[in-house]
Amino acid sequence: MSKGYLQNDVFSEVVALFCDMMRENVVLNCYTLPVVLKSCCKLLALREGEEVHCIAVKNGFISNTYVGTNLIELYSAGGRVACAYRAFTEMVDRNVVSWTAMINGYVANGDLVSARRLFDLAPERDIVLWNRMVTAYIELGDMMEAKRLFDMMQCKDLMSYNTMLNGYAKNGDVEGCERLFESMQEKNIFSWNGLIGAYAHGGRFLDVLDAFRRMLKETDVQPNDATLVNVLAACARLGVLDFGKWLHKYVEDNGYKGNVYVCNGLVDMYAKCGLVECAIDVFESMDKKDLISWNTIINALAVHGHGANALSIFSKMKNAGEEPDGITFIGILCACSHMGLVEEGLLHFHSMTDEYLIQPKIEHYGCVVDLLARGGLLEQAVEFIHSMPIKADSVIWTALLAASRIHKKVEFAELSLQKLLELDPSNPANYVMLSNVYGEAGKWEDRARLKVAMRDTGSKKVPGWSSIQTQDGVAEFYCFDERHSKTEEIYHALTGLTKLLRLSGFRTDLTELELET
DNA sequence: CTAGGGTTAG
Repeated sequence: MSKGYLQNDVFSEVVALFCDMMRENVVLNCYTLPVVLKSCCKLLALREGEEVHCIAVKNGFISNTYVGTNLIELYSAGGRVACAYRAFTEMVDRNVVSWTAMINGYVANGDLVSARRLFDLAPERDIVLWNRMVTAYIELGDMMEAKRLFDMMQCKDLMSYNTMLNGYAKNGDVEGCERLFESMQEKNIFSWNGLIGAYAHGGRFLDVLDAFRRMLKETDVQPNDATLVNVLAACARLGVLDFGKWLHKYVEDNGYKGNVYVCNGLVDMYAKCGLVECAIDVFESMDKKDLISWNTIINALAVHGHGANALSIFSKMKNAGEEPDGITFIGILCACSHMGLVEEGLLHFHSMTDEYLIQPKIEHYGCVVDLLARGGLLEQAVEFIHSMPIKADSVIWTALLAASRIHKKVEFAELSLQKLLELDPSNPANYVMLSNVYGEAGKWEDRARLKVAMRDTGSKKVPGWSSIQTQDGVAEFYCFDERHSKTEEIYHALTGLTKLLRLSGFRTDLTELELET
């Protein structure tokens, strides 16, 4: 019965069952307590764990190796390393698993020195212990020491290699990862995921897709959910809709329809590629949804101008019993600010802090500034910035600047720019924005002078870019981009569309579309 | 029938 609960992650039931056993005076054997201790450990139920510890002493199970090892894990998980160590020293029979548990305890509590001391003292070091120690250095970012230990290992297995691959990936060494990957004789799905993860981590999304294609074409290794999630995210970032659609079919043909990770990836891929309707379809087809699913669809709707829909999904989320987190409110505030619902946005911001007790982060304050400023309440936005408990960063001033431009309030634009230049005087992006503001305000001479100054100092803004699938492949583009061979036609089409919008009553600004010569 | 190691989403 306990094992059934344990396997299904319902640890509280194991504890409840054990209470029943005690009440009914069932005689314990050596298999009983390890399961209960493990459940207490998973629940971080330290007090209950201590009671089980007492029961172990009273009933003569304290010398049992499994009991001792579980006690080490329990106390380590609860941050009580000293208690864990005491349990370790009091053990009669310590085997390599007990040593690993104690070393893990030190690692988990940030004491790598003690962990390493025990590692060097351990009477037996098997492959699991070696790998664990290597992982500890990787998690600390010490790839030199990780590599040193890895090279010392006599008994490396595939998992050791994969651990190192992921270490390189996590620490941003794509080349190191590639080199090790190519040197490996045997590769499984974790190896491929390590390589793909390194590319994803490094923003090399085309390489993600290439590696995935290579895996399918040249090996018998089958992708799993982790692979698909990374590949879908790469499609989302690149805007590669056709491959994304192919993946959707692959997912359906290979039994990943019920996989929350994969479906969340699909929803985001469709949203980022512009097909909100498909994103909604996938979302609604999911019978299991988690926090990420709700957040993904809310954000998708918000950024696609379906703010009202985003808000109604938010109520559905709460009705479904899902607790919103900080990311949820980013989507909600974004939806409100894009619909001009200043009052409602502020209400949500206050419910986030007062009702859900979520500590606002700088991005939430940024959303509120955006909400107020976009709504034309520039003065209030500045007041809000001054009332914030955190110092405003460049994102916040940029939001105020953008709104100042929309509402043609040059004095607020100048304030924002002044702050931006103070925060980051060497960032050429700030001068580009200053130049744009002057341009719009008709101060063409100032603008021209600034452009010359920027050219002379050689500062060049690194543009944020987007990309989209075209018939010829993936086209990458940024704001004011003039690199495409059909630039003239593209801007002509955009100008035409903008004029059409204007005819139907939209207030638009054509100056952004004027080609600079 | 019980303890230890690798990847994934907003």
